[in-house]
Amino acid sequence: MSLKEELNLRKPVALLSHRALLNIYYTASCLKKRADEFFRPYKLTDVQFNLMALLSRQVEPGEGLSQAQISEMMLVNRANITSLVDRMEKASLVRRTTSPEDRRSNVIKLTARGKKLFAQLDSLYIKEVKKVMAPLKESEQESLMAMLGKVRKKLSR
Amino acid sequence: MSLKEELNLRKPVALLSHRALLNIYYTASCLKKRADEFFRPYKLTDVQFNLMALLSRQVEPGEGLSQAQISEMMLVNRANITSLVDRMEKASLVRRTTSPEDRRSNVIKLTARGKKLFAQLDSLYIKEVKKVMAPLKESEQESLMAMLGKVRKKLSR
DNA sequence: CGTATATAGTTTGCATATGAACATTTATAG
DNA sequence: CTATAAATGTTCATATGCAAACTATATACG
Repeated sequence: MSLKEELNLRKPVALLSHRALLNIYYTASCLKKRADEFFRPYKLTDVQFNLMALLSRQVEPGEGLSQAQISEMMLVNRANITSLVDRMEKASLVRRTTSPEDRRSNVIKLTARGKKLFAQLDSLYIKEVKKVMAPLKESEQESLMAMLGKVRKKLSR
Repeated sequence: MSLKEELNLRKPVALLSHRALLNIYYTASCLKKRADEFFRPYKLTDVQFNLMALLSRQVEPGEGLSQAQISEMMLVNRANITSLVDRMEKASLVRRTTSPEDRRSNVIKLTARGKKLFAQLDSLYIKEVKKVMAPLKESEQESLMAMLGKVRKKLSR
């Protein structure tokens, strides 16, 4: 099914590269909707889960990430991280720790509750990811990533 | 370049399908950033331009789209369209018109200023889209769309 | 016909995103 | 060492996004 039918457009999008761009954009939007739906029963958002995943997978036990590192790894503005961590701190999922080396920096770590919730959800999430991407063979997924990588490379210049 | 380097991750994302999903997600995010940057000098957002494009391309001259139709074509909640149209009405880009057949419905149309601005920007935008997608051959863009379509189809069930 | 249901748009409360301006702290140049 | 520059996190104003509750209107059904 093409975007034209999915979005109930009356006329097709004329330019091939425009259709391709919109495909990327709307597919990501669908993925985000599904992810938010998936996490809603746990009072989490996809963004909050992603932060928990970074704090769990990208760090040695007992360590943490600075807000600047988080903003880089999530590809969002530093200003977002302040309020994201605020909300997650309020929900007892993470906590701010002071850095011994740099007094400007906060070190964010998962709380016990955050670790426990992530451990519960991770395997369910991975199962869901596999299901969603199942229509593509491994070789297709590789080729998809290669193509998207080329586009991002172009965007970064 | 892989996401691992682009996001400065310390450890790779283990699962192939997870990497593929994140690739879609982050590529869309980069595309959105670029689009917003592109439209900023004109005091527009990408979302506002997309609405102008729909009102220009999806409609016969003099016609318009209802807010429900717009929300379908933009794949967003109805509630968004209220505030989006509010802002664009304030900027004299669109106006709300009453529908003769259905008194619940607003018919949204471009203003003269909206038409003029869109006409000025459209060719620049198309040029930019072509540039961004240029790293992919036409056949690659077709194959990309086919793969993303398969994922969306899976998501819609 | 009249009631039940569905649809269109709005409002509210919240989560996320940006850029700009700011204070604090660290790094670098001279 | 000191002056300048850069980095870190916060705050503000603004633009999206969502779900849920609401009003007004249309449609369907018995």
